[in-house]
Amino acid sequence: MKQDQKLRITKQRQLILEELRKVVTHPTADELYRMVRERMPRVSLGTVYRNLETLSGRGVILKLELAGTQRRYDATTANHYHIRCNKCGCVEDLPMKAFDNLEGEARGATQFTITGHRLEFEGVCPKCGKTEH
Amino acid sequence: MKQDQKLRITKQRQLILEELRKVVTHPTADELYRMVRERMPRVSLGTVYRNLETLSGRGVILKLELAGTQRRYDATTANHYHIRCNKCGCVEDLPMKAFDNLEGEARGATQFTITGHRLEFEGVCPKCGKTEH
DNA sequence: TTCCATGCAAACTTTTTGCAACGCC
DNA sequence: GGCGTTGCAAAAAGTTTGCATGGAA
Repeated sequence: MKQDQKLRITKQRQLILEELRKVVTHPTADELYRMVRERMPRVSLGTVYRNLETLSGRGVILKLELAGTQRRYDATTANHYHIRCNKCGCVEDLPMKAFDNLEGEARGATQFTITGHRLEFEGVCPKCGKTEH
Repeated sequence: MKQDQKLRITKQRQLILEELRKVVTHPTADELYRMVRERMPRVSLGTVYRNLETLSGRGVILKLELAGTQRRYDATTANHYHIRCNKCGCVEDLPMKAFDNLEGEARGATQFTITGHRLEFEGVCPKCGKTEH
């Protein structure tokens, strides 16, 4: 793979990483593209996608595969859980420690070799809860 | 919405449901389309999508929002967990009971109103494990 | 100077939708 | 017969990719 290729520090790559680290909202590629474009108007969406792919491949950032179609990205790579608002679709970190025991319990129920788990909560965020009729 | 409209039992709808219930593999819309097409060659992919949407909206089937891009469907609507092979992408049910305590623990860590959780395991299926070099 | 990265646009994949014809109730 | 449903095709939405040029190291 290109896993062992050396990464070049381009202006685009720096900005993408910088903008992602600025926010806690786990933006989509398109949201990030718009953020970066404010500082570098000629950046292309393809570049954003390519960098997000490269950076998550190296473990610099996290590619979130959550419910809902669009992929989101996270500058925090430590294992943690997320909660998604099913009104507005926003995603937040959940400041709680991971359950390591879940996989052990699953191991007895399958022939798969288990390598990880993904836990995602859903609910209504405070903002949407207020607006509720 | 159309939640309270009455459903008609069309030949297409019957076949889609029948084929989905035949398998335990949680097929994608396209896979299901191919299955149904063997018995009704002129069925359209749009019809499959529309029916899967309608049926999952009524709770007759389950729309799975798992990691990886493509959506999958499940004839079993009871709350249960899944495991996905990250080699071949196949998805299986996990015969274990749901953890009801997870949401309680998350409640203390967020301002969201929590309405549910989605837990998904990942690993390598027996078939892919064997083929491993 | 090398070769990874970029911009641009086209291609792709998955899902949705508009519309006239169809057929279940 | 009314109106939900279908087939067909086009459109959307999200992501990937080919290619010539550009720019880190």
